[in-house]
Amino acid sequence: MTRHLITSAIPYINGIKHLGNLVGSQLPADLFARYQRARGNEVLFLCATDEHGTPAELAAAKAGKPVEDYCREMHEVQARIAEGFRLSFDHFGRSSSPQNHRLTQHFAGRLADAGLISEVSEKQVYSNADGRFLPDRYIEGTCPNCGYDKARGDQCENCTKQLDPTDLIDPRSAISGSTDLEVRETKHLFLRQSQMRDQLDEWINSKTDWPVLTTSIARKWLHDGDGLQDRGITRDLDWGIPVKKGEEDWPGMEGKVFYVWFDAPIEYIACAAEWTEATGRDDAEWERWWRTDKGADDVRYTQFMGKDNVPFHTLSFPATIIGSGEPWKLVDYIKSFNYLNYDGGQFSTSQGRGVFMDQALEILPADYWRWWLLSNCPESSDSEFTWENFQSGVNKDLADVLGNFVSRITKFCRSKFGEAVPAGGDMGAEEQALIDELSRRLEAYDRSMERMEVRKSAQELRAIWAAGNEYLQSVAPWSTFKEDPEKAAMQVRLGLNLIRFYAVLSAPFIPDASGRMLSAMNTLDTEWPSDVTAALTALPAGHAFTVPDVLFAKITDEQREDWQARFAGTRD
RNA sequence: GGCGCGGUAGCUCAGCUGGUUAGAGCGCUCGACUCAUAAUCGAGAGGUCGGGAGUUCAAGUCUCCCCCACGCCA
Repeated sequence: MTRHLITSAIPYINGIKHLGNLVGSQLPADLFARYQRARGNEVLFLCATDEHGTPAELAAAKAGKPVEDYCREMHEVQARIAEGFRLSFDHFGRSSSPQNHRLTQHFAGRLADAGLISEVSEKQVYSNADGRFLPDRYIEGTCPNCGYDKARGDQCENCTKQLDPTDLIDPRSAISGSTDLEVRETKHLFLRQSQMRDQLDEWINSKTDWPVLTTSIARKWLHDGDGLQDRGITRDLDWGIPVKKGEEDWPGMEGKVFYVWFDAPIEYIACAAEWTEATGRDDAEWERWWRTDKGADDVRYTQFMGKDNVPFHTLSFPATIIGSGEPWKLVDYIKSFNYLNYDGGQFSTSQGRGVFMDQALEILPADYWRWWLLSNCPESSDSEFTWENFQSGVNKDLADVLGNFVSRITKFCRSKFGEAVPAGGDMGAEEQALIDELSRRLEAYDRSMERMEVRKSAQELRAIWAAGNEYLQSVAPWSTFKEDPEKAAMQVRLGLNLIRFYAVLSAPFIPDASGRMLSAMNTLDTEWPSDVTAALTALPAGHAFTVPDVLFAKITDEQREDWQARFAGTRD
């Protein structure tokens, strides 16, 4: 038995995520977690909300709430939606947890002791009216290059020129509009990643089986320009984890917090500690997942994320882990994804473009989304969501191929033999041919799932469903029944067993439908098949079942057009 | 501008270290079946693999140049 530690990139607290975010990390991570559990392996699947930083503060202010309250509420909202999508996290934590405070401060202390933290004085813009330092992008002004009057302090969106906040003409706060700004000297901590460049480079080079997307992004950051740069890990904010050196104060750092990118990945570890606390387990329980000196040496750790998160996971977080000099578990495999586009453009949280997770669940059950998103996930390149493709994919695969299979065989059995698995007849050459094909395909399916080849897995699963229809079509029990009812009984018996077989194999993709198939077949036997012949005789003659309701109603053209129009604009 | 990732059938996409007539699903055409959610099954049409040059006995698959789309730029 293998032990799988699985984490999905943690979604930012600021609002509800869209389908592009979902398919880029949480959903494939869930697929893998469910598969590994189904195979009987021990799994700890963690995710959390990423709660610190200026955007959270501003969103809270906009909502008229204290930031703590805002984050607590939004965490609940995201947790509920995750349940709606059947994301099977063992724990859905919060980067603002006390556990993360302690761990983040601990890591900072260790890194400082190892000489990997430097203190740097820099000049930053302070807004007297807002009573805070302003991140570059929250300063607006006129672009010295093109004259655009809403240029941001980091870049002019109009002429794309890179800017320094001090370059702006008539700078003002993007938060309050105040022009009462001044440049102040402030001191910050930097993680000296550059010191660890060779070590990280060597580590990345050893990962020959990682997706090229992952390694190419990492290499770019390692070698581009002057190579890996040190990064600031503190900010002048109120909301965040106070800067401390372990449990001690950090002279000169009073009133500052760690920068969100530093504490967010540490939450992967803290989340495990939250999990033990929430479930009444000992600390040793989470340490055996994270400390190689305390039992985690046989853990296989896999991370899932969109490509925008790759630099933090391939470089910054490993630098934190390695730099601590402590035996923390390092990631074994990083599965990264490209972007899912929406109808010719990008999904966009800030512009409210696309379909958001809550809206998706309002119009259709989770399985529809899970299936389409996973079978079309942006694995090797960006991929595209269009309502036409979604409709035809879901209708064809789920309603016609799988749902109709369940329907045709159960209804036929009911009308000819009643609602119990019929007895009589023996399998012959055609059955053996089906079993041979299913055995081959099952092997291919397992291999793809093991390798996290998501689209390929979906393709194979679909072919497994289709094989049932091919079999029925060729043996035609409705004809056989007329001359040889015993033989028809055998064919139907096999067909009914295929439903259970499909339910088990499909569960990682479509857990709800899988559950309904199992309950219709009146069985709790969800053992992952190794021998197909045995798996297809699990339901014996005489075993009662019920004809289920339509598993997947089709998406009508009217619905599609309605949704197309409804989601054409932007969300408020 | 630099860098990254792509440009393969009408659509969405596969094609590992170069090697027989370039693949899948959808869509389309024709046929079969009638148990089933007007579902299923079979057959077929459809691509000079963005353009050009080169390496090679052999290139979608390697090299160079160009064009196009997208993304990132601490």
